[in-house]
Amino acid sequence: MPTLEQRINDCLVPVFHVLESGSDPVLRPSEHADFQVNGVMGLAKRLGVKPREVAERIVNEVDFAGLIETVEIAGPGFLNLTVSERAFVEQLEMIASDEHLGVPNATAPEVVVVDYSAPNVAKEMHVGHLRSTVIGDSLCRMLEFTGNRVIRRNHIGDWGTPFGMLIEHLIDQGEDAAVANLSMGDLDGFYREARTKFDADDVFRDRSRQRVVLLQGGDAETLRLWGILVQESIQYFGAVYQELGITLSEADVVGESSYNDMLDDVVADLDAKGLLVDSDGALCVFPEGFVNRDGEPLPVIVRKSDEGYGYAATDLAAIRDRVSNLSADRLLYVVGSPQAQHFAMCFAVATMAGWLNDQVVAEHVAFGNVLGPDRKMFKTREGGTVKLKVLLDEGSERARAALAERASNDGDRDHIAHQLAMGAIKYADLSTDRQRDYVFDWDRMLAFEGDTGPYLQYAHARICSIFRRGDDLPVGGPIILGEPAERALALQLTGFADAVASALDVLSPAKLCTYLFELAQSFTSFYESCPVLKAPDRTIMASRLTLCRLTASTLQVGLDLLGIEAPEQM
RNA sequence: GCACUCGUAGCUCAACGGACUAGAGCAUCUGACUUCGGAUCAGAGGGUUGGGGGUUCGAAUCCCUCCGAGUGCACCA
Repeated sequence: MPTLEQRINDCLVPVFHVLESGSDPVLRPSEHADFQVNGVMGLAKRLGVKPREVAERIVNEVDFAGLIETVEIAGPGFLNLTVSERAFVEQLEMIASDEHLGVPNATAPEVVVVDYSAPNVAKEMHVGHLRSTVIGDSLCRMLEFTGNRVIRRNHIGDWGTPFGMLIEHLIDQGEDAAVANLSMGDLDGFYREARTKFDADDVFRDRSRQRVVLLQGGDAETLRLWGILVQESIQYFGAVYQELGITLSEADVVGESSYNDMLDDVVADLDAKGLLVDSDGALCVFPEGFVNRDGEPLPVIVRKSDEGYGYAATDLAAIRDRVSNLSADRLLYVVGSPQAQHFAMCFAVATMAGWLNDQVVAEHVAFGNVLGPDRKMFKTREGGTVKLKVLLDEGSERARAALAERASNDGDRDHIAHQLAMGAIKYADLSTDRQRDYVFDWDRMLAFEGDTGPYLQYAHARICSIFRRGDDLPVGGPIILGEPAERALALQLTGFADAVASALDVLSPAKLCTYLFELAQSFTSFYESCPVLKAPDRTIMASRLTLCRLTASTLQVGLDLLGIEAPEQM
């Protein structure tokens, strides 16, 4: 189903193309009207004609098929368009009858592999994993909602030298005791103890090193012990995902170790393509355009001089696997911006190898840091990392306290507090542009005022309460947009599909956040000035109820795309 | 040193090369119906968009340069 904006654009395009083939009307939402056309000036310049003349010609020739009420030429050559009531009503009826609320499926659906979250085995999930997890999950939801096939990949850190000491520590503790420890979620404690012994105890250090050799050599007993660590950690991650409402499941966990068997093939493939260079014993690829401090070419080290493999090899194997075995059209990596160069280089190598090309693309969906109140990396008062679990629990606790202040003795308060807290945390994260750092501030995100998750949830809950309060409510009937606030709400409601599209276009849920906030604002304005249950007559009441219902659905679906729940009461 | 990201109101953030007043939210101030849930709404003040050049009919946006912050730059991930 085309959006209103698309339909209007479709009316303009033929006229623009008569004047210059391929030209774009540059139709945009406007402060001066419902939409404005910005493309006239550029076109006029290229044609060497006065903008106003071009504007007049377009106005005379365009057929808006009843979508547009008035067209005005303004300023140097803008066209200000006012949408007709009939067009709004038609569009709203289409949206209301569509379970996707008018959001069209992608014209060319893709297989998209989204790599996100990626915590480390035997390490606590901390605030540093929050953004990847929350942003990645929202992107998955939006991609699926628009008809793409999404394959989630949780690339957990389950391999490498630290596992020598972790396994030895597991042996020292005894399996049962260790499992009991780990299942309580005290992953950091376990890791710290192992580390302390490793640093202090020579014998333990030697054992750890030998254990790494056994692990890499595929020793069955060592692998069994390793598997315990991995399994316990995955269980724990799952619990955190559940609390936070993340759609990752155990089936999506494909850790670093999963690629071990493919690493030799990666080397062989790159070698066959003549890309490998021996540099001080390491097998490297030197993609163009990357230099080190001294201006010398910078390598991607595929195999280390000790014949071991590093993370670059794993990431290359993952690209190759996702392209050839998963038939991906698109690879997304929701990973912090410090990894930008690493991914740029891996993608460059993968392109040299022919794994990536015009049809199969990889993108690093980079994001900034979560900062503390001091504008530095968010840490605990003691300077340690902030455990995600602790953070989530604190949020629920704070939300519960805030709810208690507002009385209402709901038995469901704990549940609602949890929904509010998760919504607040996620919205605060998602509503800031990915690339920027953002300051984690409980008071702001849970203030329940302004541009926050709870404000959107509140708007939704208020609408639900209208339907709870009224009895014998009229259903159906024509939509009437008599009041300016009704019209403004209608305009906003018709923009949902465009908002989803633009969020996906730049892979930034923040765009959808902005849209939903504006929708909530349009709704509350409408709600103040247009009585629903006390409407002048049943016809207007029915029309307003339809607007309410559609707003509630849009908020609910929109929030769901952000991974945020929309409770009916709060 | 080189590369990437960022710099917009007191604070947190928008703005897809477009318009007469660069928008919101928080905070501040002023109002509003003894409320279809006030966790609200209406309004006010608050800005040489880090500085300086340039391209353009038009620049927060593009280019150059300088300043500031963060990050990365060979066998850790």
